[in-house]
Amino acid sequence: MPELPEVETVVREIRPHLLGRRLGKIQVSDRPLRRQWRGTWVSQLRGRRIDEVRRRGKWIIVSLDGAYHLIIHLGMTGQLTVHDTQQAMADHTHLVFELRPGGRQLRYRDIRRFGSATLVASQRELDHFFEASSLGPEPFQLARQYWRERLAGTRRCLKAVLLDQQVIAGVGNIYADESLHEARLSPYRQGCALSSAEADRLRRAIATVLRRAIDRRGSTIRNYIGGSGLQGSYQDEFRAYGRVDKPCKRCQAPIVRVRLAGRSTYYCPRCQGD
DNA sequence: ATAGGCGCCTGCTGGC
DNA sequence: TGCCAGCAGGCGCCTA
Repeated sequence: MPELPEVETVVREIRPHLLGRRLGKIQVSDRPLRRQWRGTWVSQLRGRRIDEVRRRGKWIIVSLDGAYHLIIHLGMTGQLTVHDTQQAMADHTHLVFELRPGGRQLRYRDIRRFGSATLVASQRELDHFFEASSLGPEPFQLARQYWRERLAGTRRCLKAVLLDQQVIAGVGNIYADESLHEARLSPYRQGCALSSAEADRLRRAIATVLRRAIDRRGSTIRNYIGGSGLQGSYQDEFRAYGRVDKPCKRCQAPIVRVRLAGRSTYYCPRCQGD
């Protein structure tokens, strides 16, 4: 579900409620998340102070006492929100962290349980976590030369490249399609077939689309909500994603839907070429 | 190297 | 009304 703009929104909205707070009681449901939550770590976390909340790709990192790092991924249906303690507990809530002082709770809810929560106990382990997955660079720090080289070095189609977290971190199915539409490039084009100018255009398009989406607090199709419980509104601005048979907002030709890189892919066959 | 398929889960929609 | 197929913001693993 959540891609970079949604995760960024969650981080921005929960951060002010978390910084400086200490973790009190922690509740863990008996349904495991994707990366098994280890119950023994719960006791290690209690009483620790949150000193940083940040995002890396689609991952949320909550740092405590300058040593412990809680690494959370929202999968498809994950929701990380701050609630007053007395607020009713929604179904599918799997982690609850009491925040002290203040009488609030950080809650992790995930209907499909594709998300994960992992605890590491040092900066070294945190670095290792991301190195092990070879997570690619942040879209807003994408070096022009690196991007040109990664595209030139692959015969895969652009859709697959954009979804590859090792090439660029944070882009998912929605923003891949929206970026390609913005760049006027077909999702079928091979990376190595792009000119330098086209590679640069795509690089700028990705940043443009992600920035617009963050400004709208992300996109809500069905489950996504930000850290304060509000939905995003960028779905109202989609130019390609989900718009089968609707006129392209640039050239009026009907948007088509195809299956590419294993995912539903929406694009305009006229102005994005083929 | 790369494409495609499945599995992990739950819930919703549309067709019959 | 019920049932069943197909779909969903992700990702890891397997095969050819």
